[in-house]
Amino acid sequence: MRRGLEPAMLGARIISVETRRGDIRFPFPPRFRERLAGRRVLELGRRGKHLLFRLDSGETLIAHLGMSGSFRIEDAFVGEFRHPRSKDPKHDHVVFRLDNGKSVTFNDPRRFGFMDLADKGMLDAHPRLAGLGEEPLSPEFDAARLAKLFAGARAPLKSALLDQTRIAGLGNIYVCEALFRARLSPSRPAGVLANARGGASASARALAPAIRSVLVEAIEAGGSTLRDHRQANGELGLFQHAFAVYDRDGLPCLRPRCRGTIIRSRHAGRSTFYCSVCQR
DNA sequence: AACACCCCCTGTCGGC
DNA sequence: TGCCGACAGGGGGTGT
Repeated sequence: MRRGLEPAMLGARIISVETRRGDIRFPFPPRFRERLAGRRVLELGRRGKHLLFRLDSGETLIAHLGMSGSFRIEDAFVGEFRHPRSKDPKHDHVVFRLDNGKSVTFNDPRRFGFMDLADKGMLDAHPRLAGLGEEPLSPEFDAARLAKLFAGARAPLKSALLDQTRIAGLGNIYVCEALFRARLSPSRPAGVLANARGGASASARALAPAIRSVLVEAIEAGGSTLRDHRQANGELGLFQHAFAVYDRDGLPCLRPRCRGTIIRSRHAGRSTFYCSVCQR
């Protein structure tokens, strides 16, 4: 989503912001629209699952998509000042109008998403970001880091990898897919990533590149469209075609020569998909 | 401290 | 056709 928004938003000035209700998941921060109007977007970043819009005021807009949130770019001012008709106006909660003639609309049916503003110089200390763990796509992320993060952890790998305070950015789909690629059972205690001396185990050496490859490929594919996810340009995500296990319960394992069947189980209330034959 | 569970909200789908 | 429960990409708060 960050990549998709960049062409429309980077360097653009926000002319105005319309909020169509007082809250999404949380109330908008004080003077939300006023603090955004007139500001130029200097940089689009990301921390875990949070989008970061750095503004020329020094403040940063933080946005989280939750389960069902999305941003949509449109040409707002073609011809006379007319806005394209939304297919889902009921869930269009925030509209940004930009000085380049485009508009960016935040749509979120379930309203698990949220937006907030971080004061100048206070981004890393912001409550929503301060507790986040490592970036799995950072150059430092490797098997040794995995081992250090999870040494001694008894939680199942599945739950531990979803914990944003250790690794930030992995969701239910990509955890399932990464564990499949690493041939690791989601139920194994996360401590298996460390050996007796706290170094990287064979499991960690398999999992680190698996996490990285799943994320890189999913981003490249524009995400995964289960039902209604769209990229910012309106196109569908395509990574669902690459799922090996997610939402494939009852179907044959796709690993060559594996005769297993994909099983669906549950960890901490979330569905888990895995092959009980080749994931150990 | 670490982990599990319920809940927030809306929409969709399958079963009856 | 309609109703009802289960479930969905996340994660905050609380209880054990």
